[in-house]
Amino acid sequence: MRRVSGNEIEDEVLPNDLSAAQLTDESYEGSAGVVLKKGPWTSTEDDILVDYVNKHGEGNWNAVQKHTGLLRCGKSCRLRWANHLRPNLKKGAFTAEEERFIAELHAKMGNKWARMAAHLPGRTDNEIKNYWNTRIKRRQRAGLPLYPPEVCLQGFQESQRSQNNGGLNGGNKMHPDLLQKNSYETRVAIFDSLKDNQGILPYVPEFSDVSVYDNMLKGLDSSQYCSFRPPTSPKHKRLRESTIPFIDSSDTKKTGLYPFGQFRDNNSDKIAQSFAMQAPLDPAPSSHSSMCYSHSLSNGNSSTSKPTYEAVKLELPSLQYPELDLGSWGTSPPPSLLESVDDFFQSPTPISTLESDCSSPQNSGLLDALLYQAKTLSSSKNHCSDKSSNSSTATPGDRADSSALNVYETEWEDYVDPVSPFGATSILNECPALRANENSLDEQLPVLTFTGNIPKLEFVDQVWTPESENQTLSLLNIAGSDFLLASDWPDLGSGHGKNQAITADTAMTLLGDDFSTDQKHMTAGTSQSSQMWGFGSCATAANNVHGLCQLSDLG
DNA sequence: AAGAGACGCAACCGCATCATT
DNA sequence: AAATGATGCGGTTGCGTCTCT
Repeated sequence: MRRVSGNEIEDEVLPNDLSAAQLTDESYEGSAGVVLKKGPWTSTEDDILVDYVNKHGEGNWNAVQKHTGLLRCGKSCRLRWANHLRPNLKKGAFTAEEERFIAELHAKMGNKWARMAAHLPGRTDNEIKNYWNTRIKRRQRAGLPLYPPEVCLQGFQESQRSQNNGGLNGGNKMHPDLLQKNSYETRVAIFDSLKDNQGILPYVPEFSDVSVYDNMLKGLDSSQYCSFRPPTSPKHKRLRESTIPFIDSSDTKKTGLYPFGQFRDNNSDKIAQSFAMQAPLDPAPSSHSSMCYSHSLSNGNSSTSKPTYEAVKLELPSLQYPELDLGSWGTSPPPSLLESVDDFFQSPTPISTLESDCSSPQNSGLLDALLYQAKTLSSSKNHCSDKSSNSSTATPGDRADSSALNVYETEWEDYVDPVSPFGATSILNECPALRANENSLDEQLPVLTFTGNIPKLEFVDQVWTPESENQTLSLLNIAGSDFLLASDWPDLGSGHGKNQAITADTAMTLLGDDFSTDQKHMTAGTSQSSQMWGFGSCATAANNVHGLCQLSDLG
């Protein structure tokens, strides 16, 4: 006899034993006349569901009610299992790494929560969605930027390159293959420019991964490029595989860029200064007019500057994070000039590896491979500077793994998401073959591997030069207050040069509670913002100024 | 201390897609 | 090919908790 007392299901009974008198407002009648329960799950229900899944496996959720008498519909069971009961779920607050990664993913994918979750081990789409939505609300209220500046910079770079390539993105009329290839090659070209011209960073591994290139750019103080129109989706019914309006490069050409534009915050209706390259005539306040666009992905190479103390406390090691050899990380200090590279990879703390259910074997160990390559090849600085421009022709020995190229190329293809607020195209929708491959592509994508280490900022001084500073300042042309306002993302100033005058405390104040609360553990006087977002690679920031300058020339 | 508002989260809903018959 | 069911996904809502005044 099943008795429902409040939310508790006392005993195992058949569903029909539940009389109408026992029903609460959260009950309803199922398809077979079975009264199904709604509302919060009880521990007893959880046990029943877990037991069922252990016996029968996942799937066939509608059979759960039949076999167990659980008064829940199949959808509810599936949801409960996926979001709360399945193993390897990572509970607790998002780490800074995860937050940054989510921002990057969202810049690429838009509201593709499930796909984003596939790259965040142990996280659910619902969790990510909730996090993002709440953050959107918060930041909208505050009139603050939605994406980290470096994400915006990447979008800027992308748009610049696209323009230089004859506006291939324009009008969404280009064949997707061309577009994707162009986008990918853009990243390669950008990164080549960095390698060829900076002269500071001695070696950059020939990762074919555009994300790695992006990471190399992360240190850039790119606030000035950011448009901070929060890319909230229109409130109409969801448009699966639909096209969300965005201003692509051609649009930008038409309307011009306003590097220091303004936008009217949707919620507060206040006008906030921003370093926007947003079209001045945005027809739809909710449309994705921002030019912020990133297709980078940390893919395990996330910069690792957030102290792990808090994360460790909040999130105990879970099954999806098998321990790695701690000693393999940072046991011997890398060459200083390589730190900017290593900073993306190394971590003295356990690095989580890919979760079994959302990764493919070929991705396992990629991070290690990349790191190995970075360190190995760093000794031969000039070894392969002439080969990076054509990664597709490299031999297996030239890179960590030739498969990595494929992996990341497909990753990039995957990230040209048709519904991304910054997606380069919507025409993928018109290419069924690509759409059909979407799933397989996803399977090949790397997932975020969480690293965490003590922020390494000491190398800033090692690489910072007056030249690079001047370049930065001339490029940024930052107007103080605007910069501050627009730079709420915590890599603010990247902690170097004159921008460093924007102290962590200042940033904290400007960032508001969401960051201040998160960063309370951080030591004052350090580049909290860099730590927060793992943008500890200030050396890279300095180094890449050269590349950015060249990029500007290209643009 | 109490109330209001904000926040965070779990869960539901509707629709789309896929698989099967 | 059409119908049907199962599953997946994104949007939305409701409610408990927290924070601020």
